Amino acid sequence: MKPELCKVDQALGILVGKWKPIILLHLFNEGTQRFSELKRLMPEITQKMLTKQLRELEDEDIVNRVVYPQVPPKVEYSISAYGQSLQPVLAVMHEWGTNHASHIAKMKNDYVIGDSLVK
Amino acid sequence: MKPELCKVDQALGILVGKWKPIILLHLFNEGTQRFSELKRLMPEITQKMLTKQLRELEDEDIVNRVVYPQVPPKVEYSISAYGQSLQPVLAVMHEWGTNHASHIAKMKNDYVIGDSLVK
DNA sequence: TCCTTTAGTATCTTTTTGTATACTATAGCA
DNA sequence: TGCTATAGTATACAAAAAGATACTAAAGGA
Repeated sequence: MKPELCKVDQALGILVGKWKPIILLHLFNEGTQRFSELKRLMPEITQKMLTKQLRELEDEDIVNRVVYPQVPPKVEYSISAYGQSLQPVLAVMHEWGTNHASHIAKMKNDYVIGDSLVK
Repeated sequence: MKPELCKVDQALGILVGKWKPIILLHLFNEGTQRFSELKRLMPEITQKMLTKQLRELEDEDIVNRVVYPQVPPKVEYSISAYGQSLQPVLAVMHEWGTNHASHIAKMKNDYVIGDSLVK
């Protein structure tokens, strides 16, 4: 396959950002959530960021956004039918990531024990 | 699985950056390459970026770096044995990315045809 | 009447990424 | 002697991503 045809970054574009994987994970785990519920699940995120990430995911047809015309407003987010296709991708990445974390830990450990003390 | 245990970003950390996927792809495709060969394969990248990305991949044990003690210098890069484990991850992402590109194209197209002219 | 709630916007500042450009050492060659 | 080639480093700068903070509308309740 030719490097110029690489579409890895298409997937990457959906997933990168400090918050997108965790937003997706919450929606996959807990199903439909309203804005304030997501915010409560992620106390560290600012509203601006949450709004922005959700809009981007909506633009890519990964999440659905449903607005109820009432006051105070109510807006619900969920993984779209198409968005479900991301699940195996996230699963593979999560699995590799989990393994990688222990690989790196092991490497560093071996190094320290083997050389006893190198910086 | 609990969101706080999500390790997707571990994988993401290896892959993000404007250049990493393409560097990896070149190394997967063409095997061992020296610095200047990689540079020639990616004329747009600056030396600083190429050096930086390669160092980061080396730190994560994804690529091997072999220095030949000669002048002018010769340094060869290749995917490490452990780095091979990334291949299925990249494959899944590439596959999803390819499909996603056409999904989005189709969506936009439908929209324009369906509504004839919006915005 | 004022306070609370919700799902945002609007600005501004900081941090992180990436780019541009110039510079280095040294062997071998003309 | 001066030029080329290689794999970088150093410095300055620009652009993108993220964070902090303040603000909004309008219904319902005290």
